Amino acid sequence: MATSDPVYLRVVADIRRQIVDGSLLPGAPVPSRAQLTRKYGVGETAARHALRVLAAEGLIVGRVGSGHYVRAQPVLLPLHRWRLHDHHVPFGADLGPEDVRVTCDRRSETATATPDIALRLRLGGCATVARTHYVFRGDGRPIQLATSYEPVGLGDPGPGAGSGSASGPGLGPGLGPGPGPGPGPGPGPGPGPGPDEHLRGPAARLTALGIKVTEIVEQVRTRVPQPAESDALALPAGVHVLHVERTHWAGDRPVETSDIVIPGDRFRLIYTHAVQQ
Amino acid sequence: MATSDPVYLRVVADIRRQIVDGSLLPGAPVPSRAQLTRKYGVGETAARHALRVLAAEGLIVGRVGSGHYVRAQPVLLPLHRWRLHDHHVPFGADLGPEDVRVTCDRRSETATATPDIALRLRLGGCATVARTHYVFRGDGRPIQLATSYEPVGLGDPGPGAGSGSASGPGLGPGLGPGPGPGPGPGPGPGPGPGPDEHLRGPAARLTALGIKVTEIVEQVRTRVPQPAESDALALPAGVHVLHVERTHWAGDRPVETSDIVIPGDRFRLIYTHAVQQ
DNA sequence: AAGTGGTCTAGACCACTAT
DNA sequence: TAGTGGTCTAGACCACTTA
Repeated sequence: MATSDPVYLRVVADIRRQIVDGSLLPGAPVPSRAQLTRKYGVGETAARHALRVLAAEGLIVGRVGSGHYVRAQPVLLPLHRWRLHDHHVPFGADLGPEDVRVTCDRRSETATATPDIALRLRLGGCATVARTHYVFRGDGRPIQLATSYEPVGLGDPGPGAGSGSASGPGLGPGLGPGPGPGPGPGPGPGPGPGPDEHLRGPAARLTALGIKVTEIVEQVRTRVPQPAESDALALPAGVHVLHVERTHWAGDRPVETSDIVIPGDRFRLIYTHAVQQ
Repeated sequence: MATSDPVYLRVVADIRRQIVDGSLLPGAPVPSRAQLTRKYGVGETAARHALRVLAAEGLIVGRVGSGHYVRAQPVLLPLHRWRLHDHHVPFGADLGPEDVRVTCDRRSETATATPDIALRLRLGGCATVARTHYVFRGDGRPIQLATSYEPVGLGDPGPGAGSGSASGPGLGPGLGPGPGPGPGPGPGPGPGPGPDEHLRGPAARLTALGIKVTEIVEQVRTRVPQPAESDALALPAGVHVLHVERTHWAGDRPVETSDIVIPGDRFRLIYTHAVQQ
């Protein structure tokens, strides 16, 4: 007991228990503010606060005018960051062959590297970089944001603006909601995916420029979305994002780095590692 | 304008702007409830709510009796999930050579596989598995929780309980709060790591049992901590966890799977991928 | 002693949903 | 039309920090 147990926590704990032990099934209605005040003998504030906390935890959702309901645990679609082979990756039937159509808008420009980006690309203080913003959409819904940085002089980052099915930096090699909802479908467009599937996105382009990408490093963190991100991805309140900071290396030289932002309530990242013995 | 802009959002937006554009530096005090009501001409509830939202976003922290302060962005320590070589991984000086001492408590038992675990291990309905709970601590503070599952019959999961410096399932190959709390530097605590650093944790033990681990798959998601996790990891309110679901494969057979829970406000995961051309 | 955050009460308005 | 969630007001108590 921290301070003899706030009242609203009693309510929260009780409802949470009912949800996790199955007394309240997904979709079931949760007592309203008025009902909570009566049932637990608390004030409106405590009842309100309890519902707010449960909603922030993602256990319930409020529909204004209707009530709060136990939230069906959303299926987290797999986002394969890089894949070696297809076998295993044992999700159940959560993935239908729903042919998700992934499209990508992008916008390129040159800019002065921020200290952060300069460090990641091992550039000097005021270096200029090519910056490209990507917005990926699946079935129209925004799926992922990405901002890619390259030192200038490596190659042409592409047209100033483009739209359509394209393999950007973000979805990465094995993208798509499925190991292959149509893997076939895979990422998009691009040339049909071959066995060398790793060479997608920037790696493919860099290779075409004569740059040999030898290693890809991804750093994954969770954080609160910035307002712009929350807006662009149409995130419900309380949802975190997965932020992937990815760098392509050619030997010991970073040749591209990007920040990839993914809704945490809809996706999980999958990394596969072959153990050489 | 969704519904003509709630009042508290005006306050939130204004303070957030000051924080992100540097008008309010980390550590600076944020106006109190009373000050907000005067400054913005809003009621106590709106002021209170605004502070609560900003705190939930991780932008400010409240110290009871003192006030709210702009939160210093915490340094996210790198957690190398598997590493190929050491070069690059360009964080700046964020990692001092602070010799973090990682310890691990564990508790083993046998249990009936849940449907989820049975699916992940490709077992039949009522199979029994060896379940081991791990709690990792660095400098005494809890760092990571892990629960490992193995089909029975693969080998002895170890003594019923143990404590001390040990390589569990969780910290994984490239363990530790740091690549070595000294990044460049190397590997980490534990016994001198060899070039075959991937073989740590369960992989090493499974290998010793004659099982050849060929692949490791990790699924990363972000979610709200369960109360038990929040307690065990001493998480502040509002922080998410990174949940890693890891499976070791021997050929096309899963031989171990674990759920690894990591505080999202203190760590970032690092994955490295060698591109073979 | 004054100020603060965390909690709490009692009540209210609005837009929306359900019936 | 009644009920609901989201928002909001005006106060209040307590434990705590600060001075």
